[in-house]
Amino acid sequence: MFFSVENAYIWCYIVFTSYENVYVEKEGLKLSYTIKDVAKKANVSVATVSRILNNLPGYSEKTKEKVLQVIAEMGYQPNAIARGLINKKTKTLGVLLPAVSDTFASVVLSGIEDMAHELDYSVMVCNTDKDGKRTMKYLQALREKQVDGIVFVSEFFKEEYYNAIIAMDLPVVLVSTKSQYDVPFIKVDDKKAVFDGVTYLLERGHRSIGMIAGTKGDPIATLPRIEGYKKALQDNGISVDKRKIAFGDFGFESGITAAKELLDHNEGLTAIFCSSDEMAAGALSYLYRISIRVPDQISIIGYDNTKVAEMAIPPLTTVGQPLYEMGKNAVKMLLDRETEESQSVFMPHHIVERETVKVIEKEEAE
Amino acid sequence: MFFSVENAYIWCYIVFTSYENVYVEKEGLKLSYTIKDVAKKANVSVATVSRILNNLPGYSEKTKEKVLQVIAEMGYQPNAIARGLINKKTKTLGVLLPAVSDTFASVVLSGIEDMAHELDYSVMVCNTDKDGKRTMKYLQALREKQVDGIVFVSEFFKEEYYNAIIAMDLPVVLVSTKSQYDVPFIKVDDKKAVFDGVTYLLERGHRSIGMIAGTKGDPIATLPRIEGYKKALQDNGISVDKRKIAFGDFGFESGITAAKELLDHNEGLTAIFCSSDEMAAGALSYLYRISIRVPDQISIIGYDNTKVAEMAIPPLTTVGQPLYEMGKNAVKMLLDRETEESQSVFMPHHIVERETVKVIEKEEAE
DNA sequence: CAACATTACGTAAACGTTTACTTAAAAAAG
DNA sequence: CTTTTTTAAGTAAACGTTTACGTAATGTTG
Repeated sequence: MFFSVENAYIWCYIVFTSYENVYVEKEGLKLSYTIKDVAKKANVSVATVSRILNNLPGYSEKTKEKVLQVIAEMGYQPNAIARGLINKKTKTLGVLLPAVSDTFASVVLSGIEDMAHELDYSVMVCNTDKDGKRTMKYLQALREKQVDGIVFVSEFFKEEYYNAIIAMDLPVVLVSTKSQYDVPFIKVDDKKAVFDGVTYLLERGHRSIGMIAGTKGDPIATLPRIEGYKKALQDNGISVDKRKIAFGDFGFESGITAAKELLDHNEGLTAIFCSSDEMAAGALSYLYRISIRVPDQISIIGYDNTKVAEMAIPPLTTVGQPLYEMGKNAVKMLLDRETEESQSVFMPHHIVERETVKVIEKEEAE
Repeated sequence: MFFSVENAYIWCYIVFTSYENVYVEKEGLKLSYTIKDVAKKANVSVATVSRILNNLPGYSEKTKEKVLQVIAEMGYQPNAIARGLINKKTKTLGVLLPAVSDTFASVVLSGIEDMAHELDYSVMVCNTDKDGKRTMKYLQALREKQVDGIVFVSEFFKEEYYNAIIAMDLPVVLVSTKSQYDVPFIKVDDKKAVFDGVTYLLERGHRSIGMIAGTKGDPIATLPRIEGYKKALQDNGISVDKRKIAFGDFGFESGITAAKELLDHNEGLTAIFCSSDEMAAGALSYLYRISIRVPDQISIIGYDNTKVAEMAIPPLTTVGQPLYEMGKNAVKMLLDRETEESQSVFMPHHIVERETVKVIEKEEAE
């Protein structure tokens, strides 16, 4: 078989258009384009495209426009993985927190998330509630995934964790917890906060005040708070009675149990300070069940100022922590290069007055 | 200056040991090793190390042991970013949900998170609450970060989102929402669920039942539920009265407002069906404020069975959704290659009886 | 207009893996 | 003891970017 020159030309042409068609078809199907595709289609080098994308100098306005147009046409999106590989920044943060589903942690998380996205970071959540083993596993996953920083919420910061994080050479900030190591934290001054809370009660005439504390022995969220409680009493010349302190685990159920314990072992309690809103809700629930009216017969004050305080019946007076802001600030701190060395911060607490504290008249108190 | 051969030898030796020292020092300092470092130290090629790491065949037991030992010594951890670049899997999922800080979403998230980590995936959370713009921004970020799948929780799934996700060719599953498009979802049968809920009320003698529905016009979480409410009434020969339906936004505050509205516009209501536990809590709160006793004077039933139902006073009877399981199953579905085409699932709901529904005696009802 | 500075690019190496292909050695088969 | 098969490795390309370096072309200066 023979082709004339014209035929050959035509044949070539056909192949060419056919190739074009394949290309066009592929465009329709192709899952995601690379910078190379863009470069080719715009007749420039990948370097130029990259420069335009990162607006570095080195191209004319004309080429910029053209490239941008091609990008828009193709719907090209850069691959953050490739980017991360080369410049060793993934623009993502790891968050370790106990029980995402509890109100406290989820408000903090929400603050973290908001600030992170504001600064163009993503956040990976790791729910550590179960056990320490899991935390270590998470830490490892976060390391492998090359997160740029870690915020560690509200759990006890074990030596093991510290070592792991040091080993991965990552910035970390603690929220609502702290540690013996030199790791920046952001939290409320617990001792002062409960001091203020029980002082608030004392100022309103209460003299027999119980406390539902957190997990027994917890050096972060229990011991300092008990100190605050004791100090407030002592400053007012009231002796501390061990039986007036019950322990819970910050959860609702434990609030019920602890309230019962307190009431069973003490006569004439007029107020209870609870180390979390959830436990306060538990106390409220127990008191409702045994028909003790709040605040008429007993006053209750909570801690945290989460939504459960708002929703409680009656609405719960509580010592508020700025949880959302703590989350926000935590990522700000984390990302602030300046802050690389420490600079922990105590956030202000404040009492939010609702309807569970009654002021006791002098006579009534006698 | 001249060196004898011996001198030269000695000099070389010194350099050599010195180099060794530098190397050792660097080991102490070095932030993270690569597979190359491991290979070099173990006297094998990177390929071998890689094979061992991924336990592919192609090495002797001896070398395996040696390499593993070197890895342990150096504390080497693979870089998931590099890994992700080449095999196009990041082992991370994106989760889009409204308001992480609300109980509903956070329980779902908790389920997602648990299952994801069980299957060695990480999850990136994106809090979409504010507006649609934000959702699109997240979608883009997730794409750039090359997540392997997306779970979309509880929000209306706009066409825009659908297109974006199709364009990125990612598996997606909807939780507690669905869409006109062919996207697999996992949710409760809302119509049936509230049908059962108000039927439960009817069976207990209630005849004048109000409803606090969700956001007006919401085709997912409001309209079908209203239908369920209507059907239950109609099946019992009770006519539907528009004034007995109030709308909220699923939040606590709106429950207060809606309850007030209902009570103001209706006489003799004996029960209210609420489209979320939070709104039920709002209703409870309002009723408490105006001294209407629950369930003696009015019965309340909620929806979701979140922790707020447990903590309510009195403990809230509610139509429970298996939120945690829904989260878990969502990621299972997402990761199941089989499921690639659809296969949506309706999860079972069930009524959890607590203390806010009273059974009305015949006489009393008249 | 020569000398130089600047601009607008392109080339290619690097980031840390995986994996197809190759090769030498060992084991099995004849 | 060959020949063939299997095993245990190594080499190098690829993934999609960024960026140091090089080089023409253009602009500026004297």
